[in-house]
Amino acid sequence: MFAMAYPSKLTPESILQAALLLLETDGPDALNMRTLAARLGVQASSLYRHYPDRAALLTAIEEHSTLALHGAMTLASERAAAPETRLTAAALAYLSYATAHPHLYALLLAPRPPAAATPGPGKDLWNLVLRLVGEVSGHPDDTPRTVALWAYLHGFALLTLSGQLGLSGDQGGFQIGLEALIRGFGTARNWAET
Amino acid sequence: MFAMAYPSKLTPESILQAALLLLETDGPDALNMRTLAARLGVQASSLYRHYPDRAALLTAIEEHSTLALHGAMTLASERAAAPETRLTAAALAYLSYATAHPHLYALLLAPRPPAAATPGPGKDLWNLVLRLVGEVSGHPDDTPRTVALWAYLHGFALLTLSGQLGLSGDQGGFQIGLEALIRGFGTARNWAET
DNA sequence: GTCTATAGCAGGATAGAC
DNA sequence: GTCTATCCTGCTATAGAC
Repeated sequence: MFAMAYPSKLTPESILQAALLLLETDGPDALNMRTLAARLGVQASSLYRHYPDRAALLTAIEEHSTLALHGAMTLASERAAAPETRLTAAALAYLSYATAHPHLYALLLAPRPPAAATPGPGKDLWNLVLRLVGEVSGHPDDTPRTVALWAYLHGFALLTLSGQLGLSGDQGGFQIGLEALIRGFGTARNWAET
Repeated sequence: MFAMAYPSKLTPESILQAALLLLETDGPDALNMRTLAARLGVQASSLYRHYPDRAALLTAIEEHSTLALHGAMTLASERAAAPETRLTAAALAYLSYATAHPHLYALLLAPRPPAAATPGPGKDLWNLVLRLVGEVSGHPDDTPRTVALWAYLHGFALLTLSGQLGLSGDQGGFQIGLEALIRGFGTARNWAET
């Protein structure tokens, strides 16, 4: 017990934190077991005592960022009263998270061949948007409009992150499109023409 | 000259065709020099006589699919008269191409760190959408609304391709969102309220 | 122009000492 | 629980024979 040869340095949490930092600063290619171990001052093989394999670590990362994104959107939406304003605030929080944590966001919505039968990253997140959209459109379970809004947010986030919008930015396009969508959603409530 | 030991089997075009087929059927991971060579009945090293490296091959693939997508959208938009209908048709062609050639589309709009200062995949494609949007909104160079529409199309394409929409599909959400956007764009022309 | 053979690199994962 | 050492796999690319 006195002066152990190899004292504990790691916990699942410390590894997760280091992985998050590594991913955000150096990108997805840098997120491998060797580099991660080096950042922790440890050998790569040591990580396998705490996570069975790399996939398990990725799962933990995804859970972390799903929770963070959900929290940011909830907080933002609670600061407003009118349905349109609440939805707009949540949408802004979504885009804000994506631009603040591009690699986390990319990992979160990466193509998933299996599983992911639930629409979107995490049922809680989906349900939050579903509720906010429903308050605007007047339909309680408005899947189609939720899908439309999600597509818009996701597309905008990815165009921004991948630098496809060029140096000049979006030129206010995000606001214009968001307003057009939300106004269109509200129309359904008042006139029921769709 | 008679009975050469190693007769020609390859051309840049035949390699490109095989690469397109390989990518579309087996996905991006299968698109490596070994597998591609095997499909052509050839050794991997032989490919380097026709393409200097893998990146050159990828560039050729991107050019091919940019052209194909542009052609499909042009054709679709020409079949209609009213600006709204033309834009809608082009948007449908865009989504149609993305779902028909998911891996090609993903490659086309993959995150590009350098270059790609031009907004979108190829200036011609961008200009086409820019023109169609302008006809609807009444603004000749309507970058913001073009960006908004592009984001919507891109997001929807990616959500669909990555299977995030689940088995039930989009529930008509694509049409609803597209109409809301285009109607919102047209509002700018008639009332000039934005 | 294609072949065989091989160099070189990077990453995931395991065995067994300490 | 961490260490060293090693295996294995998969990939890009090149050298030189034919």
